[in-house]
Parts: sequence; C-alpha cells; structure tokens
Amino acid sequence: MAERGGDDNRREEIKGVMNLKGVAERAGVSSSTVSRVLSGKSYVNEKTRAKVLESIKDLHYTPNVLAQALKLGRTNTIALMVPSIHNEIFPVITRGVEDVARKLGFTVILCNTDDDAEIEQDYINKLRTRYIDGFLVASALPGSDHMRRLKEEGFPVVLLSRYYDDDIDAVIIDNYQAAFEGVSYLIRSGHKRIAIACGPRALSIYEKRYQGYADALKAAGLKVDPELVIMEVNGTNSFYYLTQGLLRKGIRPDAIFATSDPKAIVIMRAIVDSGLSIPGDISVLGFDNIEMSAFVEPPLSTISQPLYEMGALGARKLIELIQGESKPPRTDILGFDLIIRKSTR
Amino acid sequence: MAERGGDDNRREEIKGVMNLKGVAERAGVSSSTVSRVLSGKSYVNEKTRAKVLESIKDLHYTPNVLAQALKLGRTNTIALMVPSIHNEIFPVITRGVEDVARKLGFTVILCNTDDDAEIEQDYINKLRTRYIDGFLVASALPGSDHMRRLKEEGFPVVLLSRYYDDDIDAVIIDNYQAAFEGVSYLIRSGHKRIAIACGPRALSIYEKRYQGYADALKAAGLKVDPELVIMEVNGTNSFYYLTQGLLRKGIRPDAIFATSDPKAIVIMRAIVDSGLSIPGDISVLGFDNIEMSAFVEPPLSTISQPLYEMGALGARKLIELIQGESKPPRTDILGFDLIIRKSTR
DNA sequence: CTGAAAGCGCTTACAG
DNA sequence: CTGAAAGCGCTTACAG
Repeated sequence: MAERGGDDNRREEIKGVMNLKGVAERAGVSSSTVSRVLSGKSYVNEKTRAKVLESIKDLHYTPNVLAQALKLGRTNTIALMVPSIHNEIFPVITRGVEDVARKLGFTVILCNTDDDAEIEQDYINKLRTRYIDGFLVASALPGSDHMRRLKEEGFPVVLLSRYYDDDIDAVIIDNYQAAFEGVSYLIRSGHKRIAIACGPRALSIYEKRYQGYADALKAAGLKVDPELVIMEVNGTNSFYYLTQGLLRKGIRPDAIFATSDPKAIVIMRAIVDSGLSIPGDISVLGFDNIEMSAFVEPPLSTISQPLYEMGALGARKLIELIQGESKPPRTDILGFDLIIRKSTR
Repeated sequence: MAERGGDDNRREEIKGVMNLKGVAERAGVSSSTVSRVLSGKSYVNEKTRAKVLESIKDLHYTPNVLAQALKLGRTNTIALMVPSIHNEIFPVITRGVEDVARKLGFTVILCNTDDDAEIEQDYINKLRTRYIDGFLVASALPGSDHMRRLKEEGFPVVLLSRYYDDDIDAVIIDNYQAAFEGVSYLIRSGHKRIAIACGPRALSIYEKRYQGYADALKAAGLKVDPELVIMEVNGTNSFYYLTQGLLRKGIRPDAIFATSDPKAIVIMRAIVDSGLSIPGDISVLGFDNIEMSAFVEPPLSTISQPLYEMGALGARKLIELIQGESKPPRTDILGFDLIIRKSTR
C-alpha cells in the first residue's frame, strides 16, 4: 500500500468500476481464472465459468483496457490523420473509418494536421509510444518521409485518398484519370478554352488532377494556356477574386474545371456576379460531389468519389494489418463517376 | 521472465522505443530519478538531471502514456460525441475542440452517435473504464439520462450546442432567441405568411427554434398556420419534395425560415425549380452560416453561430473539470449574428 | 482445470 | 537529493 493516501481518485470508489481481483473474490476463484473466462482462450470448468460470469454480471465489471493494453502491447485504437475535418470531403471519409472501426472493436483518434509536416510529426511522436495500433493517413505531403519511418518502425500504416507510394498500403481513386475524363467530356461537348481552378500543386492530388487536365487537352490537340490556369492563393475563397480578376481582364474561358466542389461553387458565384451566365457563357465542372452540389444554382456537374467506401476500406485494411495478416502492400484504386447536371452544356 | 518467448512484439526491439529503465541505466541512475526529472515535480541535482536529459535525448525516449495512465488513473484523452461528423456544423465544432485539446496535451476520440441512444450507451460503456478522462457531448436527445448517470459516476461532462440541463456544464447559443430574432426580422421587412422548415422537434435545438418562430409570430400579432409548418420526414433532402408539394398545392408563403442552411439550400432549389424567384416571390432565411452559404445563388441570409468557439470553449471547460477545478456547473451562452445577404427582401 | 508469480512501464511514499 | 519497493490492473507460462 504505497499510496492510496488522500488522493482524489473518486472513480476508484464508485461501484461499477471493479477489477479482476474483486470479481475473483466474489466468485471464490483466482484472478487468473477470471481472466481466462474473459478471454475465452482456455478451457474453464463449466461450473466455475458460470460462477465467474455471474460475479461479473453482479459487479458490472468491464476490464480495464489500459491495463490490458499495457500487458498486451495493443490498444485497439487507431489514429486517423486528416488535413482538416473542416474540409468537405473528410467528414464522409471519417464516417466510413469510424463505422468500420467501431464494428471491429476499435476506437479512432482524430488528428487534424493542416497539411503541416510539423504537426504531423508532433502527432506521430505523441502517438507512437504504443498508444496507437496503427495509422490511417490522409496526408497530401509527398515529400514527408515520416510515414515511411513509421512503417519502418513496425507500425501498420494505410494511406488514404491522397499521397501514396508503392511501399505502403493505400486506398485511393485515380485522380489523374478522373480529371482526364472530366476534361475530355468538356472537350467532347464543344468547349475549346477550358480553364482550371487548381488547389496547390504541392499537394499530390492537385498535381494529379492538373496533369489529367493538361493531358486531356493535349490528347485533343489543344494546349494549356497559362492564362487559363488559376492557382489557389490563400484558401478556397480566393477563387472568387481570382475568377473575377480574370474575367475583368477580358479573358473569357468557355469552361472552368474546378479541382473541388467548394471551389466550383465559389467560382460560380464570381461568374454570376460578373454578369455572365452558367452554363450559357461558361460551363463549370467540379470535383467530389459534395452533398450540396446537387442543390446549388445551377446544379453542379462534378466527379464523384466513393468517400465513405474509401474510409471504410482503409479502416478494414489497417485493422487487418494490425491483426497480423501480412500481405505485401497494395494500393486499392476505387472507381469514380462523372455526374452531369446543369452547370455544363 | 515469464513470457518474452516467441511472441511477435516487434515494436519491442525497435530502437527509439525505450523505457525508463533503459534511460536510467545509460545515465547511471535509478528509474525513480529519471521519472522525477521527467515530471519536474521534485528537485534533482543539476548534474544528475543533465546526465538524465542527455540519456533521454540519445535514446529518443518518450514515456509510455499507457503505463502512466494506468498508474495515474488519467489518460489525457477526451471523448467527443457528435450525432454525425457528416453534419455540416460538427466539423467546425470538432476543429475547435481538437485545437484546444491538442494545445493542452489532450487527444480526442471521436464518436458518431447518429442521435441513437443505444449507440451513445455503447460508447459510454466502452469508454468509461477509465479509458477516458471526460466527455464532451453534442447530443440532442433530451430524454436520455445516461449523461446524468455518467456525471453521477464522477466523470467530467460538458454538453455542447444541443441539449442542456442545469446540472451539467454546457456551451450553447440561445436557439430560441436566435430564431425569434430571425423571424422578427422577416416580419419587420414586411413578410406576413412565414413558413418554417423544421428539423425533428424531438431534437431540442429544433424544438427551441420552432418555439422562437412561433413566439415571434405571436409577438407580432400573427399566428402559426399549420399549413406553413414543414416538418422533416426523412433527412434534409426531403425538404425538396415537401416544398414542391406545398407550392404545387397553391400554398404560397412569402418567406421560409429554414432551421439549418443545408435545408435552406435544398428549399431554394425547390423554389427555383417550381418557377418562382428568391427573394422576389419567396424569401429564405437559413441557420448556421455554413461556409458555402455566402456563395450559393442567391447568397443566403442566415443566422450564424460561433461554432469554432463553441468547441474550443467546451474543450477548455472540460479540461478544467478534469484537472480538478470544481466550480458549480454553468451554462455558457454564446452570441449569434443575423447575417443579411440576398435571399431575403 | 486452476493458482501463484512475474512482468508490462510507469509513479511516488518511504527511508535513507 | 536519490534508491528500493510497492502497486496500478491485467495476462500467461509454469507448475501442479
């Protein structure tokens, strides 16, 4: 009895928070036995088991996960690292992750990294100390090698939706191909001066979407006009001023491919505020198919990705890894859909 | 040496995952001493401390949070329970929570409850076993008393944004007053037949907003016309058909107050698709001021709540509770803003 | 089939 | 100022 002094661990005294020893005493057996009926891994005499089970029920006993984790080296907890849960697509992915995790007995710790390598590293340092069984990472920072380092340290890691790499498991869509097909559709329907409103190309998804755009133009014998490449300056809302600036200078694309739906919606606003019509004067194509995109005016044509499934599959893969199924790393590529509504002609 | 047999705890062997004992040996002191320099709670000879610090650095040692938690009975982890992270307002709240928690050395476990009492209970059972230091709950289920039970068991609990109760700390806005002022504004600007598009009144926020709507009408000598009360049937999108149905029957409100922005956006779509104009024929007022609401066509007038601050303050309060400052429970009421854009005349 | 014992990695009262 | 020891609540190899 070292401490147990005047400390304030109220929870200690609450009925309902019991330990193995308490259960064992009430059942008249040793804690080893209780542990065994709990784990179900060894045979226990039917009668003993019944007594133990009853004692557990009477005492409302639930095992202390922390102690188990300390002993076993597993916490049944995974970390989900996303740039920002605020960003439209991550809530859906997160929901997929969480649902699967919950079903399989895991809890998820949410980390917002802001695509900042330092914050990412912070989290990793904090979590790696056996606090976490594995990492699900939607990072867009291709240069950062802390992922690889984590993996080398033996942590299960699955990459989600963004950057990926042959050495690490991943679940993604083919962003290049999706952009390629979206822009090709625009070309097929008669557009000739297609602008792109692109997120930072330092993030691999945007780089890929940009390449898809450029190659689709090339494949149709058109070429990329630097005037028509609108790069994000400072957040999504900057596209409002960027687009207006472009139009005011008299530059007149006949379509704009936005690399995300929120960007597309902001751009539609700028177009309308400039006195032009959609899709009459300018078509707009988005990316992501966020829920609202069907309801804005005009309803937005866009490319949809299976976000929920991405999260769900990612979680499933990670938990398989944690539970020791060691297959070689594999990148799962999910499908996308081109959804035509009224913002393109 | 009981086990240590052929088990697969690879992480054990990885450099970088060290324990107190290792650090102590390298520094030529006892683990007690190392623990002491780490905690900073007792004096340690300057020279000894320096040696220890060096050893820690050399070994890239970070303490095992699990072991600390087991010993101390605290995990520095809080649970955030939200109906669904998918729902527009929760990502922002969550971000506020997470930022504060992180700054104060806490991690947050995210739980999606779907406003389902059983799932809520599930989580609580799972997490209560000292896994978690406290709960931040955005539950809308007023009838559920598991919150109260949790509190009685000694768990710190803070309620967020939704249901609240005098016995438990909470951070909210005055939903009644906000709706009252929004609808009063509509009345002042000449609207006489004001409809409400209301989420399920079983959820306390919607009940409050409904009351604010009803009382604002009453205060102006108008009364609630049951024909103009549109109740959600099955998710936000149902308002599309509900609104169209209303208009098709020839019922013609001159304004619609929607109890959330997504509802407002869906309703605007239905109005336009029915060949009417906004705000010419019908004004629309939303609630929440989600980011996109400034960009939709027409830009949406709405009531904004300080979501980020709500999350941040909630987290701060919870952590204070956890750290033992026991003030009497208090409900903090944050301000709201009526934002007039172009969807109301 | 079951118990006693060691050990997971910490912290801290107790002696020096 | 510092170390040896007990204990947080579990699990499991080792003996019976």
